[in-house]
Amino acid sequence: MKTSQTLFNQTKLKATQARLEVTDILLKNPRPLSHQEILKKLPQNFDRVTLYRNLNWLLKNGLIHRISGEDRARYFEINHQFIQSNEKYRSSRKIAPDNHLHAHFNCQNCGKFFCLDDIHPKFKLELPPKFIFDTIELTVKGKCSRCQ
Amino acid sequence: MKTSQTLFNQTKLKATQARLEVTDILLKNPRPLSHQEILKKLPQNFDRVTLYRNLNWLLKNGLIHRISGEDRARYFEINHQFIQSNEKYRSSRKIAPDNHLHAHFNCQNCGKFFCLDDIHPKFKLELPPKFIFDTIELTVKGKCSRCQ
DNA sequence: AATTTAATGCAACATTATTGCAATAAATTC
DNA sequence: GAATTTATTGCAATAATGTTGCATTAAATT
Ligand SMILES: [Mn+2]
Ligand SMILES: [Mn+2]
Ligand SMILES: [Zn+2]
Ligand SMILES: [Zn+2]
Repeated sequence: MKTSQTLFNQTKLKATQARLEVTDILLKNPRPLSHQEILKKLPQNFDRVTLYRNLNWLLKNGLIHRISGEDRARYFEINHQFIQSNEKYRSSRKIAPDNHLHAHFNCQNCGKFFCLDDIHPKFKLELPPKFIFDTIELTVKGKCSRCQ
Repeated sequence: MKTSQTLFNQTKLKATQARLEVTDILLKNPRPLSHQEILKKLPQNFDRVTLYRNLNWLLKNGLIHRISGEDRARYFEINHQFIQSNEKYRSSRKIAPDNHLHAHFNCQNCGKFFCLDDIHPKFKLELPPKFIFDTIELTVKGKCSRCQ
């Protein structure tokens, strides 16, 4: 398991204690986590606004993804392009965007997200004129195994 | 254009003034609308909590869909199965669920949703053991034509 | 007509997230 | 290395969206 320090070293992005702590948590977790879930895993005194700001910074710099849950909370997941970053990325300041085209499952009861890594839908993407594409989000909704 | 009264008459669901007004707005609009957008289109004195409650009632009874936007608001769209309801549905109390498998575009700037009626992705849906499927949401994100 | 059930209106509350600003910490310049 | 500039943090206040409690009104049932 790579540490977040190792990964930051492969980029020109500046690491701070808070960024490393937050990124480490996302690296260790196989599913997207909410702000609340992340905060619980951080040291007791970690400020919640600092966490919001760090998540926004990580998002802006492409190290993580953000998805919106049915429960109005946002869930954060490591950008797997970042984990696999190599020479190609070390030379640039920004992390390359993860096309992120695997699906997620969102439990309508507990709100948790789960990665459905094997689901990669295929379709022709034609947008209306002058619409600009950024990303795709495919979410399957229902109840997770613990919530029936 | 069918009126909401006509559509309610085709079911056993009880119509009230508020339900008819809200449903009429959603029928007239080709894209999902937020609570705020709907409220603006209703008479000045329409209570915002009553709107929340009516949207929840319409959702529970399957007349509308709800999708979560990047902006943390929820957007509501008529269930097209309801519009096309016929004998098959008149006999049941509940509206048949819309599989709702067309995609939506969500503008990252203004938050608006647009229907991408022609996008119907195909993929094999295999969930982890004991997970219960309900619906699918496919959202393309980016900027709409007005927001560049 | 009396009773029960459902819907409404308003205030209070809940949750998630952002903003303002002073205090610290880190980086840069001299 | 001291001084200056820039970036980050911590805490309080504020914003946006949505739900709950409860008394009132309306509608349906007996
Ligand atoms: Mn994932
Ligand atoms: Mn639609
Ligand atoms: Zn669950
Ligand atoms: Zn837009």
